[in-house]
Amino acid sequence: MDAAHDTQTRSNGGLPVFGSDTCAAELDEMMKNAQEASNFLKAISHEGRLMILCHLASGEKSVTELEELLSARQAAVSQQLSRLRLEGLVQPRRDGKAIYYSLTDDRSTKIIEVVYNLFCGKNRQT
Amino acid sequence: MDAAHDTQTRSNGGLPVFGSDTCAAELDEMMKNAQEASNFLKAISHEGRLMILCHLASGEKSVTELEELLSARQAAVSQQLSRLRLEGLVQPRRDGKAIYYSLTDDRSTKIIEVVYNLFCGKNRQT
DNA sequence: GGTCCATATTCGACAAACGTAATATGTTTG
DNA sequence: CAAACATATTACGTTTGTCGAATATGGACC
Repeated sequence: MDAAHDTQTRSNGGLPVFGSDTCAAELDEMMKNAQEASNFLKAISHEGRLMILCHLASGEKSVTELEELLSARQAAVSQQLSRLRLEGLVQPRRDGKAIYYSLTDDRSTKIIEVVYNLFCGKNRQT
Repeated sequence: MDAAHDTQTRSNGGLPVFGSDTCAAELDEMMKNAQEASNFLKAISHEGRLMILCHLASGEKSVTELEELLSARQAAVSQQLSRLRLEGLVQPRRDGKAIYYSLTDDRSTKIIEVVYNLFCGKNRQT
């Protein structure tokens, strides 16, 4: 591993370090990553979708159940699920007439976990 | 602590558990949290702002430096910084003509860390 | 096959986010 | 104080996101 081009950090809590040696190619790579990441974040930065993910974190739910939990209309919930499906964050499973959704992506689980700790935990971190 | 109404989890990686006992008041609380969280996520789910935060993670930067790092126009960068400032995620410090920005919030640091690991780490988690 | 129920999709209206250009504020220097 | 520089703000046109209403699909039951 080339230390001179190691944007990974050491002893910094996992955060990146961009020193003066950060070159154009690295910035380019970074932009690609940022785009991917921001798409992902956009997908989850919506009150309804966030609540859906949070509810799914405790197990699969049918669309109707989600409608009730969110006090939202059928179309809206279905649309948000559609979006989450396209992003690959949730997964449908048919059982009779109902369709049950569950989390697919480790990413969503991880982020939800962090967001939950930051905004919903009883031992809220400063 | 009332176990019957404990939405906090045990042995689940810190994720919430909403059982059948989840009542209206809890859902209400959850909605408030979701709104706060989604505001925060919206603030960081923008390619430019994400890159700004990521760059600031390695130390304070002037606006001009950020313009160059992002290959973006002055006004755009300033606007995004303004947004981040309003959300309380970054902090300005004047030094002569230049203004240097740095991260203020633990939240942004924490999330950036996670996002970085998910999307930019060499040892990208699946 | 027809009807009911659960879910998905499409479409149109409306609001919010974004970028650019122009302008304003504030600081240094001569 | 004037000029130059760094940053902030405003105004405006364009795009994108979101919701509601209406419609479509698809399984279950008679």
